[in-house]
Amino acid sequence: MKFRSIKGTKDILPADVAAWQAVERTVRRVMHDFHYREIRTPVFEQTALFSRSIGELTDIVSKEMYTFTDRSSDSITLRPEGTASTLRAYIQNNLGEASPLTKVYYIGPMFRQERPQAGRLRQFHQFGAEALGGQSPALDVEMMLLPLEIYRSLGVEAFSLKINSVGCEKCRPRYKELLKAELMKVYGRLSPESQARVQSNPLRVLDSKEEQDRAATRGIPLLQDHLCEECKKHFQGVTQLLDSLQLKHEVDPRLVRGLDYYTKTAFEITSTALGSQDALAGGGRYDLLVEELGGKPTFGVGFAAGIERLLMVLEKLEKSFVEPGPALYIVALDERSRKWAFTKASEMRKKGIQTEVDYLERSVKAQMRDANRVSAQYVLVVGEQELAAGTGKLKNMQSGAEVGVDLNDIRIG
RNA sequence: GUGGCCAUAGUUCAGUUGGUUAGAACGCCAGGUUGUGGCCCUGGAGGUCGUGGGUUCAAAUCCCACUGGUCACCCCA
Repeated sequence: MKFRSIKGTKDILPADVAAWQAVERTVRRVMHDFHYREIRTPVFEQTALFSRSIGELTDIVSKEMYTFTDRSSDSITLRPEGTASTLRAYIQNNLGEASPLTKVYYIGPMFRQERPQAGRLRQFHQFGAEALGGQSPALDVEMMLLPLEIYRSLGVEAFSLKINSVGCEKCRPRYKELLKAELMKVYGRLSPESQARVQSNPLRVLDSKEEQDRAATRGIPLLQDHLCEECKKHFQGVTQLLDSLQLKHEVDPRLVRGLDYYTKTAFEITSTALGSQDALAGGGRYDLLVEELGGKPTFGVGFAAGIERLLMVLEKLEKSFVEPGPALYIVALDERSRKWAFTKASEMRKKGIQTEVDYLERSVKAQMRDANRVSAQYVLVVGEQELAAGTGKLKNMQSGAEVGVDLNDIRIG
């Protein structure tokens, strides 16, 4: 009998953890600098929360959710993204009443039942942020700044930022009708997938990657030219801020994104260092979503970014993260010294000094080899002589130099 | 959901037209130094050749099925 991890899930092994922790540390630091506070929500929710917010017709809801029935026959879903849960928590706990603007971030696992491939797992990890209660374009821009600053801190510069406006409840429905009519004119030239979307989600047809669709929809009127005054002004506010920050960005009038709840700003950050799955982060504004989920009308913007994909970029850029070895490794020669080493190690650890000893009753040579393998900074060898004298020699493993130490007062560095 | 490729030691891989005890490197263990690591030298452990079936005197090698992995499509983080 042999157990394997579930398809599309991966173990994050000790050797990988340094990189993960570096990413997590950076996320927390940057979020903190921008004054976002962490929120931790359950990894599963009522299925309806996701289908309502993300949209019944999206790929995520229609074919990618991990949904099951629990023992009380409620339909439960493992969260496929972080925004829905965050907004549910915001509404449920009346966070909007406590302050007019709520800025939160999250970091954790998400689940989508798709066929795994490079950069796509069934359990993957995202960090993201949401700002609830504000309609300033500054918040939209902040959502782009957050991931970009995190990437910059980690030494990643190779990405591109695409932005668009998908309109609001005033201008989008009008444009949608226009678009449907236009798409019907070229219906026969569209791919089958796009044909199916003409009525249900016409905007997505424009965002199709099929060459056939690109060709068929060339010259079709774009939403950019049909935005209402408010949306146009908002979008200008966003681009002006991006310009004044000297942030390189590209306006992509066809960009839609896979979630239905966006209004006005939508954006995507892709990496030029990745292969087929090159989206590093995405986000946008969702001014109707809180109300849709049963809260008071509340403006909102957010983004989400994939950790595995960021790690892939870091690996491609050959950024390495190593955790330093123990500060002290105590090598013991005999039974009595081993006991002494164990209690001394425990004492050193209490002082906050990372200390390792041998547990396998190995020879001195083997213990030294082990100390070297784990990159111990200092080694203390103790035997009868040292215990009798109360002094020993502390060896610097890098230089090989040894200095005398009082066994009752071991100081490192 | 559809398609391509792959599956041999802990890891990365080699393995001839099917032929007898399946190899290398790295890693691991031990010795060379009866109390000192790395480099070097010597030795050792470690493999149901993914699983099941078939062809054959003979299968890691050929055929079929299954399982798993991987990459791509769609879409997305």
